[in-house]
Amino acid sequence: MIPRSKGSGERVATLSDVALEASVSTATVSRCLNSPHQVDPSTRARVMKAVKNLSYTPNFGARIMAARRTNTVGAVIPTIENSIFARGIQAFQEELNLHGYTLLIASSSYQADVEEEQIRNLIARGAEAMLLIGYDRDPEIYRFLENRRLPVVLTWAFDEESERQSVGFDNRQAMEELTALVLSHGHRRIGAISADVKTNDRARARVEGIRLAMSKHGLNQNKLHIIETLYSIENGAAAFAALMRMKTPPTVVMCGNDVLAVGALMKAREMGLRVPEDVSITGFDDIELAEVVDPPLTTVHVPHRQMGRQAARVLVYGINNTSEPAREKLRTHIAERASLGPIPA
Amino acid sequence: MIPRSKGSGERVATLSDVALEASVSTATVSRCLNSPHQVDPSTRARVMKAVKNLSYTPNFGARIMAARRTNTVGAVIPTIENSIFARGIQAFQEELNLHGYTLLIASSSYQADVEEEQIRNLIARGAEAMLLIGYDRDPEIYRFLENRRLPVVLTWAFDEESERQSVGFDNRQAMEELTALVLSHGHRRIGAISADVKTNDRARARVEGIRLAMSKHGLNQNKLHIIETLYSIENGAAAFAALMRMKTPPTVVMCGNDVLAVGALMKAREMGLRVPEDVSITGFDDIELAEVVDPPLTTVHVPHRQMGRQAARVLVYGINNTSEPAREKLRTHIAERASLGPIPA
DNA sequence: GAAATGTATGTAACCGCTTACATTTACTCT
DNA sequence: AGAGTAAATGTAAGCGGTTACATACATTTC
Repeated sequence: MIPRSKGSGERVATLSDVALEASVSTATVSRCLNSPHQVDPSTRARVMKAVKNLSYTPNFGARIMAARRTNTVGAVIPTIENSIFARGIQAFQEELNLHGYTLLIASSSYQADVEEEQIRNLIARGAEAMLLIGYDRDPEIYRFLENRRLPVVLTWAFDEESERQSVGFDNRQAMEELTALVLSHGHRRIGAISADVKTNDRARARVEGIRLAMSKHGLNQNKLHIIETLYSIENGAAAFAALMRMKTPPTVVMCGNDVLAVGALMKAREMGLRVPEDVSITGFDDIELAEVVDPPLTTVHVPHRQMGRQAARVLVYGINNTSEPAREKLRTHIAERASLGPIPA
Repeated sequence: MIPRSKGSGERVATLSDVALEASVSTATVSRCLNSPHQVDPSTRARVMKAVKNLSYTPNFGARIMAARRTNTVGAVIPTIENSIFARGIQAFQEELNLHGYTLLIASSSYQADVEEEQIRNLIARGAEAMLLIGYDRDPEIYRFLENRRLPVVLTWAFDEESERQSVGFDNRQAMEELTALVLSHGHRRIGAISADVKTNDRARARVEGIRLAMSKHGLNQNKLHIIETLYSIENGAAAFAALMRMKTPPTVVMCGNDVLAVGALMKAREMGLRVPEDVSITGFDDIELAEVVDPPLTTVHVPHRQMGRQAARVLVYGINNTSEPAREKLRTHIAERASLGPIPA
């Protein structure tokens, strides 16, 4: 025998319990809940009272099965702990709500296998479309998604070469621009702190951007020292310390994102180094933190809200088959603030 | 006719498609997925191949209905945009995963009606237990939750008076302690920036804490000026500016949380006020931000990770009926840093 | 060698809901 | 008054899984 409930042998009210209590059929109850105008006001009142009395809530599982649509969209993001994705996802959510969709979020902790599991999980829960971060993932997953004919939008990156639906920005180009600015300040010895470039396409593109700008300036790549680490303030601090301990330390430390940059900034303060007089520091993302720290960070501003909103639209249209696949490249710009200065005398 | 799929009239693979492809019954496929040891290795291999070929993923809706359990826990938090809840929820999630549960998160934007909707939403999606923030909510919701016999844990607050399951801390007492410290620095004119006290029990308790400390010191409450606003850096900045524009501005501004405090700090910088020489500022929560800003914030340290972990355990035990209702009061302590100093000469 | 036991698989009922279609009821129109 | 139409409600067939129970077959036991 299957136990009917968690606790003390009592069941949770179902549609037919409500129907019984209100002396109507289950169809009428269902209509009350889903298309109230179809049912007589007095009947409706009776039904609603029964719903309330019994603390009835529809079982989504049953609903998914019967109605074949869920008005749900999924998103798998690498982390919720730091706020890199918060603003964009918030905008994504707001736009979805506007169109009557609910967002389900899962996080992958930057692990490919967890991401795959979460994608399946969200689909199993009825997600009709999916937002993912970046391009790098097992082709098997893309095949799976295509087989299920699920609209997908890739965000926080944009790859001209790829055909996939995407609303993002060119990480390489953005970082190249920032690097050009850094070079124009006279810097030649560059330190970089990046996430793992093997598994993270955004991080990889950003590092490529640095290299590209350097080679365009005819600079030797051996002037570039990169430390790879996970995104966190502590790790940023540790990596910064390691860079500054070198025999000839860099005059600027370019960080893969603002979180790392803030860590670097704190460590600089701790080491008694003035920023930017003794060493310059740059970030990427322009999250809230960037403006708040002292000195405020020179960083790449990413139009997070716009990206989130636009991604939502792409998916909603995709679900309803009302548009061609969308590929949209958003523009970033450099937020020039005090943490980047000329090289020390 | 119900459309069978989103796109081009093709369906998504189901259990029986897999069964067909592997020439077994649906029961065997189900067993392969849920209790693999029960099925012959060679059969299993055949089935798994079919699963992969067809990009099959179980339909959670159907699973929920048939199996009556979901291994899912829900959480409704006021916001995901700033990081007040991030660390605690992360720990909550990690602990749940350890026990084989999946977390579903929804956010209410600090709106009571949205919270209610999200609670129903999560339950409809199969949540077997629920984490909520604070105590204040429509008794109707509590009745609903009790009717469904759903284990609930209230967090980020602790009320001795209440019988409800809870893992939290005493907001009032914490703020009282902080205020005592503030007073010991000689401050008498206190400004406060708080969230709406009518709708937010944590905010209310914190303000009560300030008043309590003041009255214990025999201070008149008219020395206290409070501005209520939504939690955000911008709002913190604006409220701070308003306080400092008064004829006799406060010598210390106590903020309802660190986000507001950071806003205050920035505005102070902008206004050319030195912290703490010209004015002191305090926060609450001790999120990452608090240590990062300059000067670092004196604030109330909340054991977020511990709270999250413990809340998860309470729910897991509750689901399995293996424990008595749990009420756990966690201790906070004051993180004394540079933003609080003696009153200006 | 027959009975007892165990293992692998199949059959089919059921979970709670939505909705096409059927039925009933109440009006409107000629 | 009878036919025609519209509105409100009911009936019942699935949706895609899980699992109790039945069955088939292989192995062990005496």
